[in-house]
Formats: sequence, C-alpha cells, structure tokens
Amino acid sequence: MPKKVDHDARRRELTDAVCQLTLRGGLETATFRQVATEAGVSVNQVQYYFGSKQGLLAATQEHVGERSIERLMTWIEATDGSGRAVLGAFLKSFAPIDEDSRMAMLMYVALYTEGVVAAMGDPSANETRKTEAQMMHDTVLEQLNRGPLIDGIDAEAEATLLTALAPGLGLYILDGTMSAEAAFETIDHHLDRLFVV
Amino acid sequence: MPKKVDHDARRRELTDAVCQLTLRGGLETATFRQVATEAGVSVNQVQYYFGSKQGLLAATQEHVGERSIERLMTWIEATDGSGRAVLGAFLKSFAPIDEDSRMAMLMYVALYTEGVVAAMGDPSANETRKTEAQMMHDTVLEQLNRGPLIDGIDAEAEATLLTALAPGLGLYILDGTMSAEAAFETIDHHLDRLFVV
DNA sequence: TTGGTAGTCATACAGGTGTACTATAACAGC
DNA sequence: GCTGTTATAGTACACCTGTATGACTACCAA
Repeated sequence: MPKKVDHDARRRELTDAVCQLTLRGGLETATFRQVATEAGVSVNQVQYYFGSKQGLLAATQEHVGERSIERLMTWIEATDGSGRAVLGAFLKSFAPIDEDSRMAMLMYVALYTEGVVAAMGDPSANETRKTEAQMMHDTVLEQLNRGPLIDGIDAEAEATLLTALAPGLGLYILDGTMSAEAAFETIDHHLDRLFVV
Repeated sequence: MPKKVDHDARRRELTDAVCQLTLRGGLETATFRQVATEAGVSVNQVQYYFGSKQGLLAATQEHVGERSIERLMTWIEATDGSGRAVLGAFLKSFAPIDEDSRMAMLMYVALYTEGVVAAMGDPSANETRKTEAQMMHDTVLEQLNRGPLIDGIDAEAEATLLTALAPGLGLYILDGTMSAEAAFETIDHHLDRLFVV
C-alpha cells in the first residue's frame, strides 16, 4: 500500500482556503491557482482532491454548513434548555458576529445566487435547500410548542416569521447596517411577546 | 453637431441585458461579449457607454434600484392610504413575485457579496447601503407612527423587525422555499398584532 | 456641400481561467 | 530492497476575460 494521507483533512484545508479568499476578495477570487497558493500546495492538488471547480465549491458549501451546525450546538449548550432559550440560541446562531460566522454567512450568500439560478433550470436541484428550510421551520416550531406560549399565539405562523427574521437580521449585521446587539434585542423583544415569562 | 442618440435609453438596454443574463445563468455569465450579443450590439458599444465592467455593474445596480422604487409606487397607489395599508404595500413590494421583481432581488443578492467585501476594505464604500437601510427603517417607522397602534407597541422595535422580515421573506420566495401567499400572510398576521383594526 | 465630431465596429492584446497530461517522489506490503 | 499504488508537482493547452486601438459610418452645423 502506498502513502496514506487524511483526505478529509486535506480537503478541509483547501475549502478553508476558499473561504479565506472569499472573505478577502469575493468568491470570484477563489480560483484554482489562488486557492493552491493560499493553501501552500500545487494547483494539481486541488484538482486531485475535488476533480473540478464545481466539486470544490460544493465541498466548501458542505463544510461551511457543517461548521454552522457545530456553532449552533455550542449556542444551545450554553442555555438552560428551556424552549424559549433554545429557540433564542437557534435564532442567534445565524448572526455573523465573529470571523467564523461572518465567513459562513458570506459564503452562503455568495453561493446563493447560482443555487437559485440552477434551481430555475432544474427544479430538482433545489430539493436540498427546501429540505433544510423545512427542517429549520420544524425546529423553530418544535421549540415554540414546548411553550409555555401566551394565549392566542399561532405557533405555526410565528415559526414562519422567525424563520425569515433570523437570516434577515443576519444580513443587516453582515453588511454593517445593524449591530449584533440590536438584532439580538429584536429577537428577544419578539420572543417576549410569544412566551409566558 | 454629429449624430445624437438617447444615452439613457441605450444604457438601459444594456443594463437590461445584464439582468436578463444574470437571471438565466448568474452574474458571472454577464460578460462584455455576452451582454453585447444579448443586446445585439458590438462589444465596444458596452465599453463606449460604461467605460469599464465596474461601470456597467454600477449602472445596472442603479437601474434596478430605480425600477424597484417605481414598483413600490404602484403598490402604494393601490392602497387606501392608511398607515397600515401603506406599510403592508411597502413590505410586500420586496416580494419577488413576477419576472421584474424576481430579477431585482436576484441582482441585489448577486451584487451583495462584493459590496460587503468591498466595505470591509474600505468602510466608506458602504455609506450608500447604510443610508438606504436607514431610509427603509424610517419609512416603516413613519407609517407605524401614523397608527393607530395597539397599546404598548414599541414602534421603533417593530420597525427594526419589519425591516429585516421583509427581505428575509423575499429570499425564501426567491429560492422557491416559500409561496408569496404564505409570506404575505406572515406580514399581515404580524401587522394585525400592531395596528388597531 | 462639406467638416468634424459622436457613434459604431472589428480586431488585437496581455493576462487569467479550468482542465489534461506527464513525470517524479513517497510510502506500505512483500 | 523491491514493487506497485498514491500523492504531488510542473507544465501545456484551448478558451475566455476586460480593455485598447484604429478604421469606418452617420449625422448636424456651417
């Protein structure tokens, strides 16, 4: 048997380079040559581990998603476990407040357009996104249903609102239009209206 | 004096071609040659009217913004003029429900990343965006203050929430995750909570 | 009619792109 | 130590990018 390397680790180094470059100069600067230079390897190594540019970007998207989930977990672990606290943590985990989360959001937006465009030509290409959105909605709804909710609150409708609110606020934080504190206040203020204190 | 052409009209034809191409294959397919072909003119004409690629994209962004404002006006004119109705129209005008508004939102997202990246290197480059966000917030707040609001409603906090909610919902409509009807219901449902009926 | 400028086109150029290909180095098993 | 597979590097290729340049056309003022 020949030389053995940790493929996952190598791949992650390279997708990290993609993120770093995107953060500095946008997705269009993440070329094979730039990625290779950033990671300190040859151009061919990028080909070798991903096959094509599309493969590289797909893997990057995947890795960013995984790290976002990890980040969410730490947010949740820091709570008291109540429905309201877990929900708050979930929503706030979307906020781009440090380099990691900024990068995640930026990458998501950068890859968003081509995803939408691709979905127009081939609707089945959008199934992953739909599934994720459904999961997000369900998660929010689940925590809402743990209550206790104020009388007359429509959990389903609130879940839809919160599911859209969180990324909306995230974008404003990302572009420097809103402070993270203001966004968190907005979330808390609205949760105050839903949960019995 | 030599031949005279309507520069604004020519420029708009070309930026329209950029939008059309972006809608079909993403912003990266909107090259000088593709734009020229789409508009049925020579490559040089694009140079002649915009000078550089950056000039073309900047003009495109501007034209899309202008058309969004026009679209908003038609939404508002269709209302009874009450604070609640105008606010609802304002928020719903962000929804990408036809080809025009879909294109506007897609272009906005496509140009968003480089805007954010540019703002990192040069914070002053973000002033326009900040001004627009402030104007949006003020507009929402103004209509809220026309009331009549239910007792205890914090208009300032609600303005921030609605300002983030509208584009958040818009993104879900754009990527096919949510129907426009569901988004409108979400907006109306929340406005019901703010305004006295 | 004529001159001069605005507009238009075709083409050239230097540089960058993703990818294919070939050759070499490193290592695990025999 | 040898062997065969994996990993890595270097390079070449065809194509596309934005931009610069020079020639040609259409028009209006004189």
